[in-house]
Amino acid sequence: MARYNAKESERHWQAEWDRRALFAAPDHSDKPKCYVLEMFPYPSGRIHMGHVRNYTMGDCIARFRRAQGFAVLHPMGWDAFGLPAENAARDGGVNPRDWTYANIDAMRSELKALGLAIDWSREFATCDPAYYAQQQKLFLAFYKAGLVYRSEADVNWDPVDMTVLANEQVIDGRGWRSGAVVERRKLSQWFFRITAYSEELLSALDGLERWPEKVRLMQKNWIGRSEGLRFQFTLSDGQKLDVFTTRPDTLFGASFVALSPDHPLTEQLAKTNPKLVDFIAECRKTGTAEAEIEKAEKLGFDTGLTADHPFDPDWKLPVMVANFVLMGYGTGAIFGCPAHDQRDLDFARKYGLTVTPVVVPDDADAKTFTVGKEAYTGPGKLANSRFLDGMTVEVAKAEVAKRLEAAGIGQRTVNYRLRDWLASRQRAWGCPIPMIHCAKCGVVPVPEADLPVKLPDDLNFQAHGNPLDAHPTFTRVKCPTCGGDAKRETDTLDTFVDSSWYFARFTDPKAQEPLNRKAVDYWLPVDQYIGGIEHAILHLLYSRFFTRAMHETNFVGLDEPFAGLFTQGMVTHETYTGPDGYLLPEQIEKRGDKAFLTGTDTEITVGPSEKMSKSKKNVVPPMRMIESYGADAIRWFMLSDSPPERDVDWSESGVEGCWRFVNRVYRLVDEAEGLPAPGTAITATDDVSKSLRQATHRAIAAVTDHLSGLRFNSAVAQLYTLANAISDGAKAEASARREALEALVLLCAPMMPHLAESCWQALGHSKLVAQSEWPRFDPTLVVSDSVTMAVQVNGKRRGEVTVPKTADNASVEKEALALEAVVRALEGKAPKKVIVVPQRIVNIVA
RNA sequence: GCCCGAGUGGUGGAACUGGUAGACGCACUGGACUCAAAAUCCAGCGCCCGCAAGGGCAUGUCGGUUCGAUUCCGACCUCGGGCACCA
Repeated sequence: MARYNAKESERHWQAEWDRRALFAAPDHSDKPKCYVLEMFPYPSGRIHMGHVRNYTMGDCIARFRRAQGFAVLHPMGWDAFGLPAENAARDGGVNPRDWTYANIDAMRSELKALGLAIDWSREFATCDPAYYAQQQKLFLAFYKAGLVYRSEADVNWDPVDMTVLANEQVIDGRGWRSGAVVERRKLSQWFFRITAYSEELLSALDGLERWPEKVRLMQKNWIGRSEGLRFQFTLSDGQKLDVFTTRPDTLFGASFVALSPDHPLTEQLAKTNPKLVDFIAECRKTGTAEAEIEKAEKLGFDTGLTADHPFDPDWKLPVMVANFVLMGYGTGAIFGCPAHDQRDLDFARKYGLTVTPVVVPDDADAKTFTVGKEAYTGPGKLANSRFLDGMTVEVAKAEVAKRLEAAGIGQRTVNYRLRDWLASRQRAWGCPIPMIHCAKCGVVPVPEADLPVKLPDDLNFQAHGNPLDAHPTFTRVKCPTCGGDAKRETDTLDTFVDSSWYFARFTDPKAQEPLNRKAVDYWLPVDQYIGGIEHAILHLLYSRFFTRAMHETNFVGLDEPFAGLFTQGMVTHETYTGPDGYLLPEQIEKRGDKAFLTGTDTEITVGPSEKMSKSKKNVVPPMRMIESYGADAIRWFMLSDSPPERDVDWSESGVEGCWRFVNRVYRLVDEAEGLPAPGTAITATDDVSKSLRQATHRAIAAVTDHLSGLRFNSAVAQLYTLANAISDGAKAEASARREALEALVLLCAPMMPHLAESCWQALGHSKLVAQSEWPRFDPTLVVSDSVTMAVQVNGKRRGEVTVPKTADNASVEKEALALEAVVRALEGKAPKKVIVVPQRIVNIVA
């Protein structure tokens, strides 16, 4: 019995594909194009199962579309800037560039072992000067177009390390290395004007039909369009204060006015109030993360000022400074209506402010309705609100807006939650921002002739702060305008910038300009983009913005970069805990239901499956699995069972099952006897042959449909069914068996390409599967002429009838009523009603 | 705190636009082959009652709409993702 030699076969076919350059994408082609892209990886040094899942899915689609006759672009690159390299440089004394490229080399060879149909000639890393040079040109083009500006923004500041921290480097309010309490500090930084596109980014979501609904919804909420009212309070010191509200209807429920700690008025008041200075400092101890600010205890400070109610100058509201009012949203000042906003309520309860319900649900009594610990945010009628009483929320909103507009102190406005993109980072391992600061001329762009601004190789990562600042020569530069001494910008760009246009660069990665318009016009948009759901908002929104900005600056001719998006689930594994904490799966062995430390009697606790992570040690190195079972079995596992958008649980027994199937397919082909030559006409006269042909064509139809819809797991199930049919059809005519085997091999090929090549060769073909067309099905063989319908009595299944597809309802009803089980269930009574849904079901109502 | 998902046998899951719940795989059990094992092949496999025929219960929980609900609606529970400097 022949056993499939995965290792040898995989090496052989990978070399064959390479030799023929089969996966090199053409620059232009008469064929329809299909751009398949998986989110490019961060070069951490080793691939993990999440990568395997992601790239297997993309590869499956790329191979499938190729077979269907598309010109396919399926490239790979590296998201190579970022914190880990900088950390490695600081901890291990290595050069971040050397560290990164060594990781890339290691990961590339691991990816290649998966047998991916990738055009490696287009590979690049975002840390290649050739890439970031073009990015600097884009940045300057955006700057000229007014899409880049400089402004102040808060950062997490570590006062001991004298450095800016990422949110993930702030743990419980302290710096991860120094342990110092982190402060919020203002720095002058670079922004992209993404808010210029708020409305467009929102409305265009409707057109993204091949995006998951949930991602569109997440982006919609992120952009956060709200219609509201901006109006003025007059303060007791005579100043005017602008506030924004989405609930003008609740104006008579107001019990305070609150300012952000960062509001200009707060700063002005602090000049004469040392206690307010302390309060602002207290607020600044919370990090910059929104979750942190929202979860922090509500804090307030009474300024002593009051504000006149806009409809009643005698009604004075206290003016507070509150830590939950964000300067970046609306006007940085609000009026608080505790009864109908949870944050305002928490705040009011803490500071003993009045809580007056002004919206009463329709099923409650206005006289007795009160608000306790939970604000009422639902619909209802206005109460305690003078001229608004009895109105609905919507009518009251309009009424208040109308009156305040008429009084000249209010204006209806549209507000967005979306903030401009803070894109500068105080880090050394990133794309330098091509700007120069001159004492005389201000901020001056680096002239195009002087690009790229390259990162120096000799950075000292032991110093405090940004190593670029400490570099002896990097910052020294002459002002391009006046020629005097000036200082080079040391901020680098957010790595999200690198990943906001890489998909476009792949269309011509060696172009001397950021983008080759001809190549971009041919290949974009990406037809199928695949990646993790964790990128649902930021990366995808930034890329959508960038594409619009590149359109405005004439680098591309479209607005939406990704026509189809798919977000895959995570890879999980059970966790093992021994006496000394977490253990690696390879350290344990299972005996019966229990798990033990390998080679010992120490029992191990088996925990639930969780996302594979280094900290929980529940990781399985893909390369070890590929060594044991071959890439095809691993690829097959990744696509079977779990639907791709859901998490998949890695299990050894599951992979073993896949490995058995690999061998089963090989054996079916290897042991098939008496097959006619390839291309022989198919005959099928007996029933066994006919039903095998039917199974074959149904499988072709189903697998084609499932792969088109990215339902890999369903495609896999159909292939198991076809393999079973081939086993059952061992006595079928040889030509029908050849047809079935060829279909099986071709349909398996996108998922198990190496096995498919070996089988295809064994079936006597000289062309490769990778050069073969996708099989077609005969529609007449897919349908059958009779149908089995379930028969229910009062919704409970009592039997079934098999009738010709063309049977009319009356004859189906007659046959159903004649069933013994139906007669018994009816107990002699006449049916009240009989529902016959043709070709589906019969329901008899007794 | 806010936003977004997901819950179906021992297990991963399938079920087209509301129409036979559990396809297909894994695990398990029994059998064949073998000196033995591996591999392979055959059979069984939601739960409860029953010798059986058959009946009842079942898609996180509780309600609702419907001739009929895993699918639609409402409330709740549990788990997961995102929250702007991780990528």
